Amino acid sequence: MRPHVSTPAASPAFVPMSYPFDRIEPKWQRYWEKHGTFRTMEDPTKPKFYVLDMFPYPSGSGLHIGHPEGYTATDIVARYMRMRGYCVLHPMGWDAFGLPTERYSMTTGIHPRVATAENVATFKRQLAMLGFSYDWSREINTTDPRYYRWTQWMFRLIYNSWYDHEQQRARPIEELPIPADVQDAEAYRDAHRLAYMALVPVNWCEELGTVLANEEVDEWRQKGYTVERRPMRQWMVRITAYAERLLADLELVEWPASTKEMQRNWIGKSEGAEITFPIIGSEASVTVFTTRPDTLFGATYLVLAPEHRLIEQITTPNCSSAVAAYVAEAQRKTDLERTELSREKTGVFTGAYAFNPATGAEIPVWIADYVLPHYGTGAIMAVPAHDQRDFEFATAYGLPVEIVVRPRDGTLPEPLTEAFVADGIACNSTNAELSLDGLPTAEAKERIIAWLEQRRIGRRTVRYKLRDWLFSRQRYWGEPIPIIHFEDGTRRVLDEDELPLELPEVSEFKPTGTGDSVLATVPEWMNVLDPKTGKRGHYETNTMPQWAGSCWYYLRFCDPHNDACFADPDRLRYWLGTDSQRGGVDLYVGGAEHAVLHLLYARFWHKLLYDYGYVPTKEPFAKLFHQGLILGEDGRKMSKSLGNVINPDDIVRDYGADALRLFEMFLGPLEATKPWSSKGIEGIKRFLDRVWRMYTNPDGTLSSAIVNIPPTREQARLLHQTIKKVRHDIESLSLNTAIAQMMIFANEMSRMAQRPYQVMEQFVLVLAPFAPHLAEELWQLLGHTESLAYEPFPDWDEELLREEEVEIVVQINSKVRSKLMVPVTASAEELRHHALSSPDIERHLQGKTIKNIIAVPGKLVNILVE
RNA sequence: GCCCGGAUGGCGAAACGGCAGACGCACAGGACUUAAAAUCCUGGGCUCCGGAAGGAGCGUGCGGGUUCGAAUCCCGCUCCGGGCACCA
Repeated sequence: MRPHVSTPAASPAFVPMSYPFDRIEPKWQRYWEKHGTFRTMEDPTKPKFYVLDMFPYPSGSGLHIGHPEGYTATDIVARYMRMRGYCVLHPMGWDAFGLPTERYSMTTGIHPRVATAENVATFKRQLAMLGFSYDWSREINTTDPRYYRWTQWMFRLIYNSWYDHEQQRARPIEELPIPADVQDAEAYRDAHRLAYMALVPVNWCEELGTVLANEEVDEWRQKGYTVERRPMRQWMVRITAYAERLLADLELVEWPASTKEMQRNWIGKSEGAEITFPIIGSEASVTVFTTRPDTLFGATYLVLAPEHRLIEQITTPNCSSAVAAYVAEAQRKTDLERTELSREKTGVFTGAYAFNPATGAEIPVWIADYVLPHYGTGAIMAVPAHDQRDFEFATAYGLPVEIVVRPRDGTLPEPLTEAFVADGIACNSTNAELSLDGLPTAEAKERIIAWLEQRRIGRRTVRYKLRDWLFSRQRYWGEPIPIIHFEDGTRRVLDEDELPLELPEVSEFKPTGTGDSVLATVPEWMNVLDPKTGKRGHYETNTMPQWAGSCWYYLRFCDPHNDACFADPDRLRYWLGTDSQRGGVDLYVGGAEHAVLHLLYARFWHKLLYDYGYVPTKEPFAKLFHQGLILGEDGRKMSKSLGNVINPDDIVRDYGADALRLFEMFLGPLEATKPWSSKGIEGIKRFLDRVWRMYTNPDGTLSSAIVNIPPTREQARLLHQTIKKVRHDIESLSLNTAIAQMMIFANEMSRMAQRPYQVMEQFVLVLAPFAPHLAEELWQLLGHTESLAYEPFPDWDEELLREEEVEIVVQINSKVRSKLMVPVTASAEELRHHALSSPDIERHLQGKTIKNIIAVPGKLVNILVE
């Protein structure tokens, strides 16, 4: 008779062998919620730590498997820092304005507010399911009028500011000095505001029915949309005023080198000079920008961009038809065609000549589309010997090439086959007043700039590639720009007490197709009787770009419910600190795709607020980390079409949240791109099951192997090694190796018949930031009645780590020949002695002459022989 | 073209200039089981010699260098990923 044979599923004795995550995880999530375990504490006597995720755009497809990667890393840090006694701010919110939702609404007719609410609910459920320790009482949503009221308030601040380049800061527009000769003071002010309207060539996307920021163009092109240049009257934000500070202050932050480099490249600082060339027989002169003023003697012609405003004035009659044709052709080309298709240099002669102020030579003025209208002055001096583009153009049109720089050593072939663009020694550069000959490039630049400035024909100049931020979008689902345009052509920004300017209700979300947003079709938006001025007008029909809301959300988290200001200064000072402590968000984790866009805009926005004293630090994010992409199991980027998408819901259902959290961290270095592995997560599950069995009897009670005995020396060492390694690894975000160390602990400890209570108790705390549900359950099993969230994180005792003996490698001619156990305290001299008296070594040394012995205590002995 | 990263077993990866491959996956052998699953134990970079214990050599993309000693530092390449790109 075998009375008790039954299927595993039916036998309770089998169930506890596997960790019952489906019971434990919801239990502790409910507990945390009910007890407000993760409500943020603000205790001025305690150190603080602000750890932030880039808040997500709540898309319709729910959480992607990549989201929990960064979120788990920050959650581990947040939980760890709480246990270290810090007050931790770890919030979450929604960057919910955006085009995908609006496009969804266009096709379904469902209001974007409704769609957003549904998406947020899904995201929130999924985040809760993963057990992240967010303080949900601080949840924010950029589409909430109580939030975007302050986004509008900040736009108002930008609008009401000008940039004082002398003081290097933004100041109120009322303080702008108006020169005496200015007729229209209001127009002058408008021209200096940090938010201004301008007719600019914008990136228009017909399919989207909106314009895009320069920074956004590539992304949409990659998705197959066409983006073309079109002049439109748009809102611009003068981010260029901050170019130098955005560049210089990168020194203040601890960010990945590559991200800093990308920002530097985007800002694109060039130092050089502006030089003015008089046009012969004309009042006009052409000013060029060059980074190589030292090559002025080699400037054999000028080139204007086809858009240059002097073209009509200087073109001679016999050239005018050819010039007109060329300019028209250039206008027809899109930016893309101009940059990619026209590798062959083309151009046209204007008939005009200019004086080279250094040589006195008459040099021809050309037009070519390889000169860009929006960089520098839209005109260049061409030095074909020392600029590859000029060289190609000169070769194509038979223009002269004059060598004025030679290599430091060696000579240049003549005629040149390519431009010599490197620094070198100036030559052929002498006139009656000046000689650069023999000077290295750097000195030659200084000398000629001094001469140009003295002669008042040029000056030292700094240029940036960064352009002003195109700030309006022809969309409904965005923050309204709080401006009223009046019938008389004037406008005003809304006052603080008129904010928020809320989006009107509409039922149709398609753009009008005329370059206006849907807002232009809303009667109450377009017919406004302004109570403050009594004038008639309409609200601005454009809305802000999606980036606006994310420029300051990390500030709102510090004080999310404040209706009197965007955040209380004292609370900002508490959570951001000050520059003297390297202030800002202490740890910011998010994808590298925001390296230029969001991170540049947010830094700009923050600096403007800093200029007014609204924020206490120069920089918003002290330390930044990019989590790497998780690829599909096939090593390719996850996508629906490839069918390699992993859904977090499925993983949590099958393995539990703790397993998903641990596995994503164990996959590899946080910053690395790495493929998903469905087998790999089984290994993590095995580890968690092993931990569970280490603490529990099959009936689910505390394991009878856990007993109140003092730990052995080895057990104590193992525990303390683990504590030390895990602490160091969390602090450096090397979470994969922290988990490896915990696995070593579990492998060793689970083998032991008796496990000291004290050791097992400490290990639960070490595990807690990684697998919080399991840890809480084990903590309770160990007899505790409260959450471990604020238990002090264990510290290690260096004394306990010390080994009595250590293995020393003995090498002969750098090859390992033997290993010895010696006391850790053994000196170099003692090591030599031990090594030489070892039988293995003696055998190897037979008949050889010792030349030298290198002994490194605690490591090795290397015997060098003949 | 320019600027950043990166390259280590069958796979994901470890490694203050000091025993390359921790930890995990996959695999192989064994224990338990009627069997399977689960669990536990054992094994392994490659090549060669040896019946075995063991021994010899070669190994971190390629070629040099520095060093007693290099995956690690330096120089020159190759390939892969990312960014920028007619920016004067």
